[in-house]
Amino acid sequence: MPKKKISIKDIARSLGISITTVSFILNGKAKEKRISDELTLKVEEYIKHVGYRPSHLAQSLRLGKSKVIVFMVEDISNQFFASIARKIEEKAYKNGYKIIYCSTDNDPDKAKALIDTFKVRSVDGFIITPTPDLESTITELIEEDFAVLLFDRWIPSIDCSYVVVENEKSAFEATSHLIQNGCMNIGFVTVASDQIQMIDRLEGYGKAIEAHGQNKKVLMLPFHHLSENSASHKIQQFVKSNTDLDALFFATNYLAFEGLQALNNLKKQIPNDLLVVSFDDHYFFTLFQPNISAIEQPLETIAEKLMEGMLKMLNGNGDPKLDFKIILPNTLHIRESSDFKKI
Amino acid sequence: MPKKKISIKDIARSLGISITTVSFILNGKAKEKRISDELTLKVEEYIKHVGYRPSHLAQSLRLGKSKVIVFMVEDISNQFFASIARKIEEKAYKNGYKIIYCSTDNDPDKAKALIDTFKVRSVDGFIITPTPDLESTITELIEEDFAVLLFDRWIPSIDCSYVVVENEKSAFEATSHLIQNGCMNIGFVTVASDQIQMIDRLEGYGKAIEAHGQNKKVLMLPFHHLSENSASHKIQQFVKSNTDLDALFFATNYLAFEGLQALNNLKKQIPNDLLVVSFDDHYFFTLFQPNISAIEQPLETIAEKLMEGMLKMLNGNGDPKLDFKIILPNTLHIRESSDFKKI
DNA sequence: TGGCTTTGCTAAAAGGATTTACCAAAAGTA
DNA sequence: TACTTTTGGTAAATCCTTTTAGCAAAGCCA
Repeated sequence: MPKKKISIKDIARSLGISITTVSFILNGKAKEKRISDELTLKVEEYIKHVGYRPSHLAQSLRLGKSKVIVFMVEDISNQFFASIARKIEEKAYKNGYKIIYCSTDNDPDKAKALIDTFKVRSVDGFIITPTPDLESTITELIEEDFAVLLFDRWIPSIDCSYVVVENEKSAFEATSHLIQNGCMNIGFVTVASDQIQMIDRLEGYGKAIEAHGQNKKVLMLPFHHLSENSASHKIQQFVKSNTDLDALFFATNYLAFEGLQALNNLKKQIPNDLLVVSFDDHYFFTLFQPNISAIEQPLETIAEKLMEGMLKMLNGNGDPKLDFKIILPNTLHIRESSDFKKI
Repeated sequence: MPKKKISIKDIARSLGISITTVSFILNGKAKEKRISDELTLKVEEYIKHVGYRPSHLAQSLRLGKSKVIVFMVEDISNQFFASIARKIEEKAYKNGYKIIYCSTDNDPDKAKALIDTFKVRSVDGFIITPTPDLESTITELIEEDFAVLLFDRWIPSIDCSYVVVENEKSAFEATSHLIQNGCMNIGFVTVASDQIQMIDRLEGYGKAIEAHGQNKKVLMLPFHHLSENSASHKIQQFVKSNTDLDALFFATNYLAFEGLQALNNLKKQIPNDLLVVSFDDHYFFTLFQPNISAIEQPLETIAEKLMEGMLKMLNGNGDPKLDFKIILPNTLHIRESSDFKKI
């Protein structure tokens, strides 16, 4: 038989006092509202004794705040997002917030539908990796006074807070690094996507190539539902048909994994035949032989900044439209795959 | 300026009818409650026109159901849990449920504290990978009529529904497979933990070893905060001090990663020097050279069964204490690391 | 016409909290 | 003593829905 839940009303009745008094005491307003110390103590003891806990549902309804943050990413099972999820979780809980997650698959319709459902749930804030075509939905969200924070990518056309990394700069650096190590024909493997972070990475690569008077060689894999085999297969084609390639720069780690598979099938040696660098570091890159050079995003800092910004918006200290725009630097880890000295 | 949220009361007033009527229509009870088709239509159109959406908060408060499921795992950034998270998400959303996640780090105190906070939030159900020492907390949860479903591991001492895999059987099979491939000295690398799934895996290994009259060689790494280097280091020690080892069976994939690192440091060749098998398959096992044999847990089915069980409990068709105990078979993928023929 | 059923709709309670406005009694002041 | 202030508290509205119980009018039957 389930223990009947005890409410503030039960407490008031048991103690022969009013609900108001109990509420004041619960919310630490006893002094301010001139409840005697004696009664305060008595109520506090009784509350502890019966193990009363206020209903968050009722509080949320009354206060219009649910203490829930939505974490909407492209795919929660992606290591990058899962890691961020893990890190923001702690900070959220510490501040009394819970996190609901959801994955968009980068599908605008799905994203819109999800945002729509959450509005109804009166969540307080949204941490979002935006899909394409989400400008108006996000603008609405902000207009309706939800706290919104974009990350991983942002939307240039709207004024919304975000936490992102220096995609272009890091791609430029990594490409330059390859050039300095003697590469003359660097291929860039990316996905066809209008996500800003992908565009920036391509841009960084392009600028470095141009700065050294080299030629761009870009493989754009179709974004949607690129089955693993086909990606790997297409990378093989790319390498075979560009016989002068001496390096590959992968725009994401999952592309790199496909690429490593492809190079392995082609019996290409890294770094002897081709140097390799990838955006977005991964545990596996240090396990793989040879170790793969990669650009590491500062996960911990991203998570920190996300929660810092979110909490600032939620506590709404004055600023309703807080301008929280953070661009974080990455770290290029040069490993065996792009540096003969490391072998 | 945020659009003022429109409530059922606003609708009633605008249309000059009662709240009750609107509510009936909203809940599809117009016919049953004898609201005229004419009025029903009028209200439905008005609702669509103003884009009214009922407040879930108020509904939850009234109905005592929040349509929220807690997904409490050891670590949401762990690939296994993240994958399950991704898969149950879809099924949950399809049924109108949202998922709040949290990580316990296998710390009983943290787990208890988390469960405690969620009770207050009046969530409907819990999907839990239990930490040690959680019997009484979970028993309480069930007594208080929450839907509870354990997974990955379960607690023998209490009667609670679960979804797990055949740990012992699969470990037995994998060990037997190594023996059939000529191994005479198989080392088992695991963590010191009283988690039932780890015990079962050890048990399966042990029985297979005994069945063939061989000797057990078990390396138990300390569970808590095993820093990566120390794990890898200890595995190196283990291999060095057991010169006759001809195979290693890792109880989890993260242990295998450490082990691969260790074997690499020792310049051991797989499978020439040592055969390798791991519990819990991983994408990298097929990327790694040589491919690593592994036992794959049926993620999709686990997720399916979890939501099937959860929904059954939540819809509470008669059975409040649904006996939902599922044990799923795994698949052993024999790859290059444990089979010379595959090389 | 009187009594019964059906039709069409509504008032109000409940769910659990917060908060404003107010009220009595005691204490202070002149 | 008469008035003001302080002390210690409470009643009731509010947040938004669902749902029970019930009411008036119309329709039906004899």
